[in-house]
Amino acid sequence: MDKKAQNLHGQKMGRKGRETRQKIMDMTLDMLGHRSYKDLTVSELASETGVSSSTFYVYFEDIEDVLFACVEAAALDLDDLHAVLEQEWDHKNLEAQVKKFVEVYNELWEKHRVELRIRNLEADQGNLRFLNIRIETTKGILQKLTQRISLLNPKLKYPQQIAIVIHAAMGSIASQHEIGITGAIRQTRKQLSNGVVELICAVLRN
Amino acid sequence: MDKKAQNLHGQKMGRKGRETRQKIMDMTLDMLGHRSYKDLTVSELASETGVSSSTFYVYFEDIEDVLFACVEAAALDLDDLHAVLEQEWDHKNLEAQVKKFVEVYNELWEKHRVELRIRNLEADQGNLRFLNIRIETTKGILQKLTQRISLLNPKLKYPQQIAIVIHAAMGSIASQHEIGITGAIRQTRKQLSNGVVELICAVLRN
Amino acid sequence: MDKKAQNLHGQKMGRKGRETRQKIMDMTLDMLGHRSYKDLTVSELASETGVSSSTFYVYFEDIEDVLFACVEAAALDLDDLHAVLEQEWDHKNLEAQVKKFVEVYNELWEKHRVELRIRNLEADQGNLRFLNIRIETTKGILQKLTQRISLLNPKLKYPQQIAIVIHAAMGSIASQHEIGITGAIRQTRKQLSNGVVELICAVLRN
Amino acid sequence: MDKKAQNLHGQKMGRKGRETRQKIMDMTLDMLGHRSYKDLTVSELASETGVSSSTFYVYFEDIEDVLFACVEAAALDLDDLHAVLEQEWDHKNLEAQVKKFVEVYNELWEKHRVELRIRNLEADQGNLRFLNIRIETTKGILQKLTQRISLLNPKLKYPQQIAIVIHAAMGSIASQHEIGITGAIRQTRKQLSNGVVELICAVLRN
DNA sequence: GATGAATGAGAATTCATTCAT
DNA sequence: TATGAATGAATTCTCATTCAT
Repeated sequence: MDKKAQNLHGQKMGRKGRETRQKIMDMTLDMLGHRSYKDLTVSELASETGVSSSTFYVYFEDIEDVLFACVEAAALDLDDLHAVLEQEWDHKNLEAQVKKFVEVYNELWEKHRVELRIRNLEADQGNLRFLNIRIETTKGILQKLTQRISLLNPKLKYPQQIAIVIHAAMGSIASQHEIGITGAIRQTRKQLSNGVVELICAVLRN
Repeated sequence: MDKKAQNLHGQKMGRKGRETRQKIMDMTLDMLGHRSYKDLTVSELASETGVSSSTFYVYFEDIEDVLFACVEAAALDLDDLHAVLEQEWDHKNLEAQVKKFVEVYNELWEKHRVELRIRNLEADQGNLRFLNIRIETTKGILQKLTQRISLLNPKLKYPQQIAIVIHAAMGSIASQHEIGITGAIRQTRKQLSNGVVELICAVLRN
Repeated sequence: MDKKAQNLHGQKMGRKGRETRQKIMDMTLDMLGHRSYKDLTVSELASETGVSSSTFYVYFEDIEDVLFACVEAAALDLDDLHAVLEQEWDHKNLEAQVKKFVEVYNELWEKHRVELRIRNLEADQGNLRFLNIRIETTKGILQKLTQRISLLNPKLKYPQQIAIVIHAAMGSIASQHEIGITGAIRQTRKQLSNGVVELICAVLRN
Repeated sequence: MDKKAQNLHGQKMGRKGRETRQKIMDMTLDMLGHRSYKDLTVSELASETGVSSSTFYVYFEDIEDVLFACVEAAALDLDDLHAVLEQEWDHKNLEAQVKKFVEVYNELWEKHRVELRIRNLEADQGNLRFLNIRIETTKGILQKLTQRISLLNPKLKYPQQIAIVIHAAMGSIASQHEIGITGAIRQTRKQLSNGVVELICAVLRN
């Protein structure tokens, strides 16, 4: 809220200011779709956005700062995912429900691939801001997923860890540049999703 | 081999030259343990190694070049992992065997965390050299893992995809800076490994 | 007076305007107490004052302009000093009288240290506005001091130069950031004042 | 010595490097003769010196850093002044001896006006490096001057403080941009020196 | 085999300043 | 009377890179 209220020059932000700030964020995501993260420069970002680079510094401290703002914004968009996890899962419709879950998860990544990838990149390298926001965003998801797992298969010894592992797998697959060329044979994200679904169902039915 | 035989000035490398080259690679890995990858510079790397930055250019083209050399070196160290996957797995000793597999996998990452992380980072961003070496290194592992899965549980519809997914999950967990703070509760790598083992066993027994 | 009557936008200044202008001047002096002169910027000054930097330009042309306004204001505050110098000095009460003079001089600097230091700094570097105001302010003081010296010790060959030298010494000592660490042993301003008094008395009695 | 041995890139400096470093220092002093201190920029300084501004950063951290190097160099040049103060002063030849002292002092300032002015400017504003070097350089001078004063006029209650005051006066006069326009009447440095001499003699004879 | 020396190129950053509201 | 918004123009500063020794 504070962030939205003041720019870095200490001025209250009006409509125009908020728009410019948003335009810069949008262009950041746009550019990171095409080019490597470590080559993104303030000057280029500013000029692509159509503002001068001084204007950039009115709204952000540096590149990391915009990136974080983007990640923060994306982190708010989790409602759909929570919704699927809040529904009861049952053995009868299990496959459809798991499938739905994986689909929604993939859609989330489809929509926020850039932000989520950056978040993980930085977090994996120990950057605290990003580490923390990842924890915050993931916490609720993992709790609910753990609950689903425990309820359906109470025999499991490590439901929580399994939740984490499944979550990691889905994230890893969703984040890859060109999916499937991890291995020898090109796999579409769709095919891999089938694998994920089968894997989850297997562990829940066991 | 050619690469090892002469430096970029076209001189044959003697003992001293080989040592210097190796010192630079070692320091690269050392530094990437502490600091962010995108902040690594030739000047600093050289000065930490105790050579002048001109010396760096005697052995490497640029930063990416050392990184790749490190990744290449690490990629040779896969024998243990292949060994576990070449043994027969059977339902009777399944848990012990899977456990062994996960252990060896984790040890591999423990030993080459920096190199493997860099490899994935670059590959995920579409860097071809790194993408290719990942494919090369992963291919054999995945084939063998797929085989193990197919043999133990022939009912599975997507054994190959499941292999990829399991592999992805293990890599994702192994690569994290401080493991477990993905989620709400700090998990040790050991605890997560239990989850992985249980997950794999579940899918194989199903 | 004209200056006080209207701001740089040509508007007549009302109470509020005068207050804002004064607040900026006060903050200028305040900030120069802590930080180096050459690092003072319009943006920071404005933001510390709690106005936007555009507001600054309503009242002042640039940083030098505020500084000069401050120096001008301080220059009006010389009555006490003139008063001491207008009294007769006589050999009988000499020490007390000289002491009084030095005290009043120090008080003046205590009160306007920042302004007087800036004035000298700029004047010493050849800035005309500041050079002139220094001359204007100092002229009367020096004349009266010369007179006191000549009357008490008519044998002196260079009474005027001695007045200038004494004045310079007092200013130099008064202006120092932490007094006395010019030399080996920390001297309080009080101790140095004793030296000044003894020096002046000596030359007048000789 | 260390400073002379390595540049900021961590390279050992050879003849050529030392020369370049010195050229930059010389040009610094040269430029500060004409222009205001706070307008001196790295780019201009470098280009006047005939090197690129990157080269500047091979040898110095920033403008303050060169300035300090210059001040340090000047601080070594105190032998003449110490020499005059080490001679015995006696009442018979007092005026000639004091005159000699003042002359040598003025010559010192003539030779190192820029460095000494910068040193005082920064020290007066509380810059520690400069404050310290001023203390170091002044300490010995003040001790000797105090000694001279005490020996010649043992009746004085504050010989040390008087030494400090005299020193301050001489420095203040020597540093002024255009001498003498402190007061109403233009005074040459020569005339003011007469005043200083008369003042010192008076206090010593008293 | 190693490295002093120097730099081009470009990126980050800062600031004073304007203008419309 | 005050201020959001935006920017031009410098300047600082960093780095990879080259080359002669």
